[in-house]
Amino acid sequence: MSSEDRRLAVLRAIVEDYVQTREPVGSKTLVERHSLGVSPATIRNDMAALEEEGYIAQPHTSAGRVPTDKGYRLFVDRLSTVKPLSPAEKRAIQTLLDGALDLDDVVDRTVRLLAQLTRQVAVVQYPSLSRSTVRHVELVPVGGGRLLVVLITNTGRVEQRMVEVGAEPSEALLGELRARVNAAAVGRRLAEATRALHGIPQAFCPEDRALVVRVLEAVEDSLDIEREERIVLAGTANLARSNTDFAGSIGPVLEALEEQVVLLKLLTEMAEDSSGVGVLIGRETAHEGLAETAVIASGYGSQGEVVARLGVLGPTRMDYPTAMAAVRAVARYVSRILAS
Amino acid sequence: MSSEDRRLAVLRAIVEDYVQTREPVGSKTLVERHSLGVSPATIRNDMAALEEEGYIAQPHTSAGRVPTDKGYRLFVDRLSTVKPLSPAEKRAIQTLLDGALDLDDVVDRTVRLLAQLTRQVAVVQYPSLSRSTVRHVELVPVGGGRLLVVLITNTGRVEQRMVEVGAEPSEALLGELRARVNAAAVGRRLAEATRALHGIPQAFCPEDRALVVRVLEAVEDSLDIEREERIVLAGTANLARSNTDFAGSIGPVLEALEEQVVLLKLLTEMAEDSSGVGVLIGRETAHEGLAETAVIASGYGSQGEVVARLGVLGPTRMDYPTAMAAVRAVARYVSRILAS
DNA sequence: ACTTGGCACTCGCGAGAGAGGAGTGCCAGC
DNA sequence: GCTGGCACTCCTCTCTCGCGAGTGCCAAGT
Repeated sequence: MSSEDRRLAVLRAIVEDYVQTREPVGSKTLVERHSLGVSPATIRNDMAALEEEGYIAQPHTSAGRVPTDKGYRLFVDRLSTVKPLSPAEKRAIQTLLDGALDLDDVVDRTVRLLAQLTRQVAVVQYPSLSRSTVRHVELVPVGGGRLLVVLITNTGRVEQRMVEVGAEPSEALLGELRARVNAAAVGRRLAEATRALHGIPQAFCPEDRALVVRVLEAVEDSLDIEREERIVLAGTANLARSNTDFAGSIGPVLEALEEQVVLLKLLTEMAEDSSGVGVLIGRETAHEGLAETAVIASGYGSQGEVVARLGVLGPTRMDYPTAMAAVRAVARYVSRILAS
Repeated sequence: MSSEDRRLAVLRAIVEDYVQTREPVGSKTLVERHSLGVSPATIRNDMAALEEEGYIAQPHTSAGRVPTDKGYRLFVDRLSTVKPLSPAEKRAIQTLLDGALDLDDVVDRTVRLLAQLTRQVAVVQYPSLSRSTVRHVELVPVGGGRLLVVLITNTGRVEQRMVEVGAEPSEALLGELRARVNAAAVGRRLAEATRALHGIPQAFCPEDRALVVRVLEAVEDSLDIEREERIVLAGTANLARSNTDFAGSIGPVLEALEEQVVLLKLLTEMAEDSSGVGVLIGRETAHEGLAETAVIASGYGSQGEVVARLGVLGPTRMDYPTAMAAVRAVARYVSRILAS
């Protein structure tokens, strides 16, 4: 083993020990717990080098070393070995998710499952509207001069909008409008569908046009991608358990979690490695409240296309191999269910 | 002022001081901050009596007194004076809620508003299906032998179910089924509607009956009250702020919040006083994780009928008058919006 | 050139002691 | 029934001090 290799082995050992014990790890305990075949003094030299390079740090002089964000990053990228799920966990995933009824149910069960498997905060993004295509648009008069516009996507999401149309439209008018909207939109991606709707008002006689325009506005509104990105959380109580993992309190983390925009941005912009799992560590999240947290996420979707992401969030000091394995497995399973 | 009256005044002063300072309050500071017109020694006698009756307690000998659950209860029931909202707060409620687009939006804005006003955890229950009536049922074929069943209630809630029907039903069949279902269900409460649907299959010829039954099952499924009770939370980060308010950690509280069943039960079973606001204090919640929290809730709904509840949850040491005022005001405002 | 044992040094942490002070209960007097 | 006085309790804060884990450096060994 070259000295370079050993240095990495030391880093790996430090990360693993620190994650397990939650205490800064020193050279002596390191050689005791891992059979590195060298003396503590040698390890100290390696540690000094690792610290020089910014992979580890000491909380204070004469304390053990703690991995830095950069250290975790190297660990995740090059040092961690995949920890396969236990058969029991695989079974849990299968039995839990197979019983799901509809999309809401799938998402709900998934997020709980992830929280339970990883003992961290779980995050599941609803299938993004931007990647979805229109399956059907329905117009339902509900009386009182109101019309309900229902949009159904191929991913099973259903959006609805109430629209005031003043007068009761005739069934014939409604039927034609329904037919035209569906002809224009079905099978298209949402952004394209919006464009495809533009020509429709001209096909109607002028006195109906105002109503048609109002309805189309509602349809376009539900096609608007940005507004309705949704994410679901579970396992926030796990944050309190790892209370000591955060320098301050968990308050800022909870705040960040409530701002779904922040989470969405993280999930959306995350780069994934070859196995489809992405990791953001500490300050990589570029969010103050999440400076001490890490996010692990993976895309999911039918037919190999990523329609949304799911993952977990926890202290930077988390068990990356296990969490990454769980996220990947769950993402694959959810994808399979959505495909059916 | 009779001695009995003064004792209550002392209790009120203790609660108010303790809520404000977060520290056990002693006889001396009490006479200094409130003009009770008697000496500390007299107050001490009253305190001893109050402690005897279980309204206050000392954390340890030679410390000040702290209200017990029973003390808070008496305070809420008989001693608290309503604190009207500030004009700024009233304006905030109005401007925020008036901009809401649909039911989801109303609920979302409401829960955020409540969390912000009270600086506690806010809880809003979606209009309960059990009190709602059916406004419309729509059947939408979406291809692939699937049918989407959409149920719209008078409270604006929309439930949807996908149902596999195998063959594509003809438009005529669908039209008749739609008409019959709506004729039977519209205007009825959900439980009644379920019963009203029972006779429908007999009206169809035998070869269609299987399909009709499947669709009706889906309709009844979305009419099933228990399954889809939903609540929404906001402001959980406020729990971390009042970290010191909880003996242990906030973990158990977060856990309880995630178990929506628990919250639903609390909201549903809560008794309300004459002004429509209900309070559960500490162990009254009958839930271990919430032993140190209080819940303040109020019903809301259109036309004076309670269709759901909303409220806040925080440490038992909370500002009850202000929180109760906020909950009541928001509940009224939401009711007004739903009525329109 | 790398490794190793030795050694002096640093510094956080926990235990223990002691002063301070807030608050109490009780009692005698008004 | 209220009040001032007084002795007592006991929490809290602070300070000190010793321990020990851990380090960095160095000189010697391989």
